[in-house]
Amino acid sequence: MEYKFNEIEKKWQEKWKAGKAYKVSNDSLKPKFYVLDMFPYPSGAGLHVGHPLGYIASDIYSRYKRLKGFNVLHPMGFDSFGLPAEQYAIETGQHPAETTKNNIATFKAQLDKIGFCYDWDREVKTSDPNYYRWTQFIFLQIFDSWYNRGTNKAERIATLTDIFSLEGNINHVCPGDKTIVFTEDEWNAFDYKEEQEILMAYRLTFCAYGEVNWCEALGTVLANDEVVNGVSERGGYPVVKKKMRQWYLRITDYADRLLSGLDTVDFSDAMKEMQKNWIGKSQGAEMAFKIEGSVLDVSVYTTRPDTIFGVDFLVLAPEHELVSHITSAEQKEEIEKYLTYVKSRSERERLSEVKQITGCFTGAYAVNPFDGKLIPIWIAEYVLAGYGTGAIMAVPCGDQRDFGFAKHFNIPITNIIGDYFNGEEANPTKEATLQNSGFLSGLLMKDAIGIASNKIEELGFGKRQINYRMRDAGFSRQRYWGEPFPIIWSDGIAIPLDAEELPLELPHVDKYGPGPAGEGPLANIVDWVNLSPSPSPKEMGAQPFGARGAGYVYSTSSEWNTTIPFTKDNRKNLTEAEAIIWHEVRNRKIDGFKFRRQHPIAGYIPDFVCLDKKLIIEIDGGYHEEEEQKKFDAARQNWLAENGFEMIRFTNDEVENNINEVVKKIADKLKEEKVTIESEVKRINPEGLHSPLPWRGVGGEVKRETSTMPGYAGSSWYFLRYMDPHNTVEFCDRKASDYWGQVDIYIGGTEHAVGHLLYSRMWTKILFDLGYIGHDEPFKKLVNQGMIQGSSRFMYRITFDNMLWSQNAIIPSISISSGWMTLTTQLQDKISELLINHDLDSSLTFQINRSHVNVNIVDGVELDVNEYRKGINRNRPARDYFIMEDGDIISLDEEYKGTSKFICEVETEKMSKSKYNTVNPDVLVNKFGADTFRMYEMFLGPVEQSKPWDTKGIEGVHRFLRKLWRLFFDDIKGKVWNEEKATDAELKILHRTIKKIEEDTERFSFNTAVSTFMICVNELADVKCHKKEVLENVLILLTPYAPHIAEELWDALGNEGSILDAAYPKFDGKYLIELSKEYPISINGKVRANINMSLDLQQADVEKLILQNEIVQKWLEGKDPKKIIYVKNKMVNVVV
RNA sequence: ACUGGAGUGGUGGAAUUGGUAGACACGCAGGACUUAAAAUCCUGUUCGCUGUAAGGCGAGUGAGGGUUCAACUCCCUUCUCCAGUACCA
Repeated sequence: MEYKFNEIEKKWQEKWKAGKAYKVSNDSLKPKFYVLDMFPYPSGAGLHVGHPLGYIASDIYSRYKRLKGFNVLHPMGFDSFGLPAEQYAIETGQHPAETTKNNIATFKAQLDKIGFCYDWDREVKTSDPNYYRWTQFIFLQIFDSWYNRGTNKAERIATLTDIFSLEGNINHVCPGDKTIVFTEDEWNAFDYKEEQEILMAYRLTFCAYGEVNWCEALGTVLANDEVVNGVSERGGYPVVKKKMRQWYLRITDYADRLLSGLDTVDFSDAMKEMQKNWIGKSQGAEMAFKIEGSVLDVSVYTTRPDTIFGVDFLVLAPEHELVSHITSAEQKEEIEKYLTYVKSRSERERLSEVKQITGCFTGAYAVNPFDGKLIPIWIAEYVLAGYGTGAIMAVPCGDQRDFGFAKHFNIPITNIIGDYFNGEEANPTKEATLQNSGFLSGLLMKDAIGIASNKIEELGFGKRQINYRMRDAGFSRQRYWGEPFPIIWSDGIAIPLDAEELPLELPHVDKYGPGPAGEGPLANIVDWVNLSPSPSPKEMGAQPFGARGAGYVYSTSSEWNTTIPFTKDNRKNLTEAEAIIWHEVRNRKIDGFKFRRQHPIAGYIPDFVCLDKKLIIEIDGGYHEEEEQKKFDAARQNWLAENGFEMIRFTNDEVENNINEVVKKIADKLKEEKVTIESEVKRINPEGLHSPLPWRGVGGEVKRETSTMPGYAGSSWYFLRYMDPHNTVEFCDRKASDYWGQVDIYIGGTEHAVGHLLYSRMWTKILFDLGYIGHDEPFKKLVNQGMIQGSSRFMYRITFDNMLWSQNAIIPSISISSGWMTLTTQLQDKISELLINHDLDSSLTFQINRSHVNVNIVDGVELDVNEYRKGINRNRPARDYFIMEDGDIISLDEEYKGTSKFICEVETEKMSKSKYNTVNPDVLVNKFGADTFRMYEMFLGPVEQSKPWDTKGIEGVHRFLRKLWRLFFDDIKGKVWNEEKATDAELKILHRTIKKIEEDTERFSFNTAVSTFMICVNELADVKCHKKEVLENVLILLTPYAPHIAEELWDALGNEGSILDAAYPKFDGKYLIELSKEYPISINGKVRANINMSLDLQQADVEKLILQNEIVQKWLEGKDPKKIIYVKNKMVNVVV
């Protein structure tokens, strides 16, 4: 019986599928385990061998955990929004949804062939409206949140407005604009628009102006990847920086928690380090320098206030807003020129090309607040607007970049550190004693930092400041293929859609090109963007209600219209009765219960409400007497009752004349235990509200937001959706997220080390703060897989003819890269014949170029010439020849049957279609089987390590599986396995394997696990062990790695049930006990002999034994050893 | 430039905690079986010097230095390559 892997794998894949072997339940008595892969972007190129590396590792671990008795969640999905699909659409007109669908189908088919244990019922696709509906929903929740520094968590905007109406923003500095300061009275006097603008500066997702790469010629914003050397990748048009309105995620508010959270997770130190540096927390001081002859001052941030007396100049970022105000008339032209230059430079260029020092003097001077010294103000590209205050104080003796700048522009350098500064380069030490430093002179720098900071604060020049290198995350893209924002704009105010209106689906467009003024493609769909101008509430036929006629409410939210922001007006204009009640219930006066005034609840706006108790207080005015109004009130009351709210009413008369009775009634009501469906409502929203985002608007022109969300939006929470993928009322049921909790193992590439990981950690923290989930770190443990690089193959060709050269048939005359070569002498005669039509100079030097060859037609380094011939276009005029390694010349016109070789050059590069170095896993699976492929990918090396792909070694793994097969079945004899009793020697092999495989699997050392399997099978074959007792345990160990062959042989051994659920073998140490060991004996650290000694020997016995040994005697040369070091179970070292 | 990672035979890699450097494979060389091929099996394979041989001696983990009885492993200096650097995902 032969090992027919194709049949076996097909058979079991079908059986497992039919039997739903990988179905995962949210309801199990087993302990849970969540293994997650970073889901792929389904590119058009399909899967290459680099993709499955991490997937195989996670699949092995999942299957292993399942055998160990866990309920394992191991899902897969697709990050299917993104730029490539859109670019493809621009080129071909094919709808991204269409190409994405096809690509996903290809990916899934490829993944299935490798035999992964995904529960496909849980598949998620970020571009699926049923998925992005919830991405939009979460966006809305973040939009409705602000970061409370007091409680250190995200809270609803409603809590912020409550605070503002009570105390203004005195205790809550505006994160978006520190200059915004107002009292409660001022707040209450703001109109709706002013109020919304302030709230925007507090929201966790907010709109602001930011710089983008703008390409005028293409009329569009470009990704950094699409910009190469300051011009667009497509077309080569100039690209400049341009300010545009953008959405941002206020991730800086979470900087501290993102830092401290790292202590609670199991990421590699490298990963934590990278995140820490990305966040870049630094402590320093911000201080103001007055500008000479001006009322303006410039604020700088420094981590080294101790060097204040060494400041020789200030440098502003070229984008700094002061630049235009302070530039002197003489310098204006110069500065303008410099600004134009900087505009064309990318941030990376600005930072990395430090050797090239650029800058420009503004003509203005600042005053050092301590000694009154005049300091020239420069601008330079190495200072970035986004960090700190966008201005630095330059201390050339302590900072190398400042030093270079000073030298380059001949700015005199003040030395404040004496001998520590040699005049040749800056010295950033903190150990020097300060000189020339006023009140700081004589102090050690590290001590002076605090003292200087104190002084700065004391004298009012500035204050201590913590800064982060991390910036708020840009959250909008001027693109089509992403989640549309559930936002409409009305008179400059962003109004969120209602949760029930989600998903806001992507409309179809005819063209994927940019919209007007650099907006995204969605801006081209006029009908979609423009919503009907908002009529007045009365025109809309809204039903008025409330004590005064001023209020209108618009029924629900399925149409694109808005209502007047009347809650605000009502809050400002209290009736007398309302004022009396508010006086009694505000500030938690009644038994500590919090009441809100005019707090909208899903379109209804009660006079007062206590959300904790769901108690509404209404004051009836004369308006309610009307018939129409009565009907409306009834409807309102029904809705509220259904949602667990209770309402008590008082008349104006009661309130004004008998307030004590009224208060008592309210207090009594609050004491009652209510039977409500509260728990369920709470789950949707911890505040007990159905929707905290009521419909509001201010009339005027109403338009949709036309940008879309970035790629990371959908991927910031997908791990939660897998837990409850079909839920239509919530993004994830709280029971499900409580059950699965954190991802136990997250596997993916380091390329996501900062971006994706920080964003998803932030989203998790927000959702935790808002009460949607019970954990605030998404990933318990992170494993980073290395990147599989492509191993490219090259050949050389003469530019004027299709003459292809084997690697060593050429000798580079100058150098290959410069594109010239010279013929070897033995080739000259032959070649000159072929080149007879070309004018050659006597040196026989040719221009050549190097081109990629498809790795799939190269065996190692040897090109399959006949395969290559098939791909050549036969109709072109050039003649085709191969110059082989040994100098033979072969025409490509006919099939080659000779033995000369054509050798390609090898170089490791990124794996990519354009480099012809991709290898399709399908080909390998077809040729060797999925089990071989899986084990080979693991055998290549440690998962964490990057390594070039080389297909050659796969046969060794395949041989191993066949060898394993032969332990059970012989090609000729058939069945060879038996049920005999295993010997101790055989059990020793088995248990040693169990121990090693378990350890290796636990620590993700899959490459050594594969070699352990090889050793095991080699040894079993050596002792001719064909015993079921031993073999079936080996099969279970092998199941995670090679599930198909394991299941087939398990079945052949006559076992009941699937091996997927077999019990993992228990390791028993008693088979491995050894009594003695071959000790290596080294003399002065070099191994010279081996002596077999009992393991329980003591130092003295060992010394005696050793000294008797003749080799040791020989090396001692009669002398006594200085020292004998005996490490039990390891080695012995004799020091002579 | 900054941040992080890596560098060990002809190749991928092993050496888990400072304790026999090169496990396990690929490749290569030689051999067995075969009419032949495939498949399979056996032997050898870090490099240099030396020896008919068994063996012996020396060097050796990017380079240079250090700590230690002992260093691929720890420390310092340095070189090269890979990844990320905020609109690729």
